[in-house]
Amino acid sequence: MIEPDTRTPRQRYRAQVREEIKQHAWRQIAAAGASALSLNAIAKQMGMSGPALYRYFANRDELITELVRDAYRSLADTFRARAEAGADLGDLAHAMRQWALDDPQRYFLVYGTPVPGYRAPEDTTRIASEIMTHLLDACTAEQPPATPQPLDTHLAEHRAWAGQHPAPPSALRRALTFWTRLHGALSLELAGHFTGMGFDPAQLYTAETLSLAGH
Amino acid sequence: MIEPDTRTPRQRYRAQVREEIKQHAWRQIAAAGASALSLNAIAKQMGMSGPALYRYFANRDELITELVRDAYRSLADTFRARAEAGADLGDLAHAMRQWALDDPQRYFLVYGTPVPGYRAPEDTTRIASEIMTHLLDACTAEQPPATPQPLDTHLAEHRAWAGQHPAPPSALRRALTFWTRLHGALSLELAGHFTGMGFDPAQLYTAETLSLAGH
DNA sequence: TGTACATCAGTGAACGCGCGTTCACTGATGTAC
DNA sequence: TGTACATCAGTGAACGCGCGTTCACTGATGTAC
Repeated sequence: MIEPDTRTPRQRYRAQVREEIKQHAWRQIAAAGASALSLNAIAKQMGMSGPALYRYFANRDELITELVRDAYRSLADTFRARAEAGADLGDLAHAMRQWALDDPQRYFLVYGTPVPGYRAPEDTTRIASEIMTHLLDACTAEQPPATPQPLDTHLAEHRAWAGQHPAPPSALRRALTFWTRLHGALSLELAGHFTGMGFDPAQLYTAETLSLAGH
Repeated sequence: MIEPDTRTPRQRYRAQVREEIKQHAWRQIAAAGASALSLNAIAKQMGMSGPALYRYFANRDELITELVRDAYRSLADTFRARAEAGADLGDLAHAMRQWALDDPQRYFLVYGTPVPGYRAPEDTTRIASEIMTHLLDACTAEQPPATPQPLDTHLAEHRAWAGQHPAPPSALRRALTFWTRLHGALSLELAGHFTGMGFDPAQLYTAETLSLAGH
């Protein structure tokens, strides 16, 4: 079912140019990192004058915030699509690595070095918890015969981050641990710390994916 | 035994000012991130003119490279000191977290988002492998009754990164996995992704420290 | 111990540059009668 | 269908700023005889 586009031509055009600006922004971030992102440079690449961009974004910060939001959203959407297709924990892990490898700078914009003083807007934390929910769902669905861990009891008492999710303590632990282990392998790989070491990062990643299978 | 300082007063003074410049650089990085580091700003803070710093560093890049080297060195030295004091794997893990928490920006300078195009100088990889050696030592010293893992055989065939270290395959795996798991927990914690979640990062970290005990 | 010279730390002016952002404007597009 | 008006995208000039880096220089410190 396709919804009718009730937007006026002008609104459509606006949205289109906004999108084009963001695309150029991503290209620039990929080339020189997020801190080098420049409105003037984007305008030049688009064949426009610098001030023209202020019709579309109030300032540089708003553009970056929008990119961060989009990055979060794309991972959440990826997870949701896989979850709806019946994915298990291993599938989600694989999807996350693919998402990260597809665009490392997008990954780093969300999970990389934070800019001191920058505060993420409220709604990104909402998206972040949506991402976590998919992990919790998967961990709740497939519960291996687990030996209780010390961390379980701590998480059972500090489960604010899981909201109303019905995951039992061991699933809380598995989701969280999963999360951090994958990021450990991924971020070191993407940052280039494995280059020259000689082994295959994919094998390490897969091993980590399976590491919680029996626990 | 204290070695006699054979340096001339001028050399001593040079070294001293260099050190002072680096200190201000760290302070600036802590305040606004590495990408905001400015020679002129450092000079101003030191009450000097901008060009004066070019007596001590050829350019901005050389200063940053020096900071990266120092950061690597400080972690390697920490590990070495602990290892000489008979530390086990858990002690090293604890030392690493402490090292990271002591100065998050120093951690990020080494393990955070890489600047596209920046190539780390040769000798930092040498220091990095020294760090890995301490982990390998610890993993070789304490080998729990381990069930062989699929990753073991891959690493046994791709162990360039371990050099001539006599660690058996399971120790290679444990050292590497240890490394990535700690970074996963640490980098997410330092980047602030745990804030507001409600649990204690230290407990998660400790759990990860122990996660390889029986494997 | 004193003088002549070399070394070298630090200054101030200057370079070109690109940044984010504002402002008053032109000209095209859409809306109302 | 045609005219009058409002909306709004985009321009070009201008703002102040701080950056990395060079250069010719002054003045203090060290060295050689």
